Amino acid sequence: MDALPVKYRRRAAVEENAVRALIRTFGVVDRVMQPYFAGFGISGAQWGVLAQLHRAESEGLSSLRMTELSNRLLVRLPSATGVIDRLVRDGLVGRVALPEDLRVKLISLTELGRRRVRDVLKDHDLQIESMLGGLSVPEQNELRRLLTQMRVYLEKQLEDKSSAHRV
Amino acid sequence: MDALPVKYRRRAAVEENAVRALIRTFGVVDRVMQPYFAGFGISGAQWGVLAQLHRAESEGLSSLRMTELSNRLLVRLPSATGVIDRLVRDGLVGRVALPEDLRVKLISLTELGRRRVRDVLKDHDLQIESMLGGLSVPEQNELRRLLTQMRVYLEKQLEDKSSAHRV
DNA sequence: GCGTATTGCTTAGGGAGCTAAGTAATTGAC
DNA sequence: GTCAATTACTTAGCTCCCTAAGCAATACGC
Repeated sequence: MDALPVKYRRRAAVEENAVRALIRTFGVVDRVMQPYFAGFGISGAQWGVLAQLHRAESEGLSSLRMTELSNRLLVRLPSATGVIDRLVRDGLVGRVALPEDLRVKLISLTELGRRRVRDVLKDHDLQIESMLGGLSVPEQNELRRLLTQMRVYLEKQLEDKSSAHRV
Repeated sequence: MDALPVKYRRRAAVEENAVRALIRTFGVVDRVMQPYFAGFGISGAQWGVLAQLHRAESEGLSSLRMTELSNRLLVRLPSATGVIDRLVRDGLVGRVALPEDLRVKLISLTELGRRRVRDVLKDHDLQIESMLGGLSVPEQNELRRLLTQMRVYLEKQLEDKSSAHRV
């Protein structure tokens, strides 16, 4: 096969940038995590909710309201509603109205949900470590640092853009 | 508020690992890319198809079959079918059966689709650069290297697991 | 107190990912 | 040549994400 014309070789090189690498690596991480959580009978999004409720309990909060949950999950309210619907259906969380303000719904772990969290946490650190096995510990730290730096920068960009709308 | 008990402080620190950082950063990247593509009247997934068809044309191929497309997009066939359905509906790509084998569907850019690709590419490098503005060029290279190294390792893991099933 | 505004959440509808099952078309065994 | 197996793709049905619109419940102005 002949070599590609220079302009295409250049484009192909340009396209393998850090953004593309990030998207592709996330895709693979997702393909590893999904079967892992499926082994516990939950999805990744459902684990997100259970983990946040568990963390809340650690902080002395027995429940979270929908808005708080969707903020912590970095997801819009309707998306949270859907995930919670399925968790309630499966008996892993409960949803009750706050008596003082019936608009507010409080989400909490059921005993079944609490057991499920324990089961996942038992293997969790090991799973994370095994996913990072391709990198040395200093490399893991460097990766985390660079990703966080990139995220903070992008979040600031998003914020500036949304405040520009309000002008 | 009192400081958290030591065991919870420790857990919180553990949870901010490279995997979590990757997932969170991807989420923000997605939130930036989506409105960007929306400005051109397409979704990120649709751009993926258009870009692959454009690249194919650069390589002298005027069309790609569904299996080839889904492989290049790292997506299953039914997902590709859905995206193509909407691109055909919007007139950006064409779908015709290969005469020698009517099971095979050939997907190609329409003239409208080709124009759309040109419009996006015109701004594309700039958009990528602006997303990476929080990192120096050496940092971008290091991030790309670490992500790729992690991805290759995970892909090997996935491969091993799926071949274990076949034993 | 009464009507309007705001708040908190859900519903409706659409895109994208998945698996499993279905449907043609082609290949291959005989 | 015929019939079964394989291949290429689509359909069905699920989760999860989004935005926009709807619906109660509460808060606020007067």
